[in-house]
Amino acid sequence: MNKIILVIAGPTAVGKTDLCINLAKKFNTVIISSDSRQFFQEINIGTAKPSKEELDMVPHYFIGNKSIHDHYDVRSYEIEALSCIGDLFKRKDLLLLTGGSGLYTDAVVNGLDEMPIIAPEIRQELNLLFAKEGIAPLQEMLKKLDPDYYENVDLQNPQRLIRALEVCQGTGKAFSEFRVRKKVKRPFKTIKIALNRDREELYQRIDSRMDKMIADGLFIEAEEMYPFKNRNALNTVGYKEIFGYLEGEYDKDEAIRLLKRNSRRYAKRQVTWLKRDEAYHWFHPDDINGILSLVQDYRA
RNA sequence: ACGGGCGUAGUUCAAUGGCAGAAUAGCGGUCUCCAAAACCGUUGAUGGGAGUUCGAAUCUCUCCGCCCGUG
Repeated sequence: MNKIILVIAGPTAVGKTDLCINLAKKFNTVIISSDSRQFFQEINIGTAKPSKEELDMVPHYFIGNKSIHDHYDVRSYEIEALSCIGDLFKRKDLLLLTGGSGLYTDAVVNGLDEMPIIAPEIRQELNLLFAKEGIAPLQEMLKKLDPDYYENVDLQNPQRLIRALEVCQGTGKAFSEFRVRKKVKRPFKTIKIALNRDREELYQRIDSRMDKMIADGLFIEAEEMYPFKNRNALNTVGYKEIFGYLEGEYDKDEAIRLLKRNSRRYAKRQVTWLKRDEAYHWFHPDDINGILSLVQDYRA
């Protein structure tokens, strides 16, 4: 029998959690998270993790399985997720994969090109160089080390330049040589569902969910996390805005405004990410019957 | 109702009678190991009408709307 991963993607606050719990019950299966912030056990309120009740209703994987002090990246996640999925397919035919992080979802479903592990010191040095001298030296280095990628990359984006450069420096080869976008084989079929709502309705949900997070103690949680604000896990909508407030850059009302605005912008980027993959079937989160019949058709 | 003040982008505010700008919000996009990250691009306004003037956001009249004071 064919093994199936049912991907449920969509912007933040669209209603993925509720829908997935209902779907998991219908299919008598489990939920694998591909959310790059819900991994971390220390941050709960601002990441909109499923509640304890929800977690008790259906088994979840990759929720709170890491610490903000761990080093973690897409590749590590891809490996762990595939191994977990392999185990689960021994007793299930269909699994749910859901989360807001498009790159993480794609890593599981489509795979990443294999790249060597790079010593973290190289990135540290490049970051330092960027901080001291700006982006120009990075651009020049890349032009020399990987002219191919230099032509294609967004030259204004330090993160992309640094990633390419660390691979070049760490391996002595051009980043492009590894970045071949090879099609990977997965031992499962994938059905891709993207959820969306009217923009106005989505934004209202984002705003009111943010109000609820604040009522639930988001500011307190963020204050507890403040000592670790430099951890990558805390470079996150919901926390960094509060750090600015704690440092006296602006008042609480402004922090709340920024929390909501940045969540809206995040949602926008998520939708943009999903739109470019034509394999997605778009549904309203309330249309569970539409999704069920799509899956049924697919299996038949 | 009378007197005064004010009407410029979704919002806050600019603009000697001489190319209507900014901030912010909004919108669109990029994406293969920091991705809730990082980055790129962009729409939009003088309340309505008439007049003066080569030329009006700016001056005049009128209508509409809002604010303040008096009743």
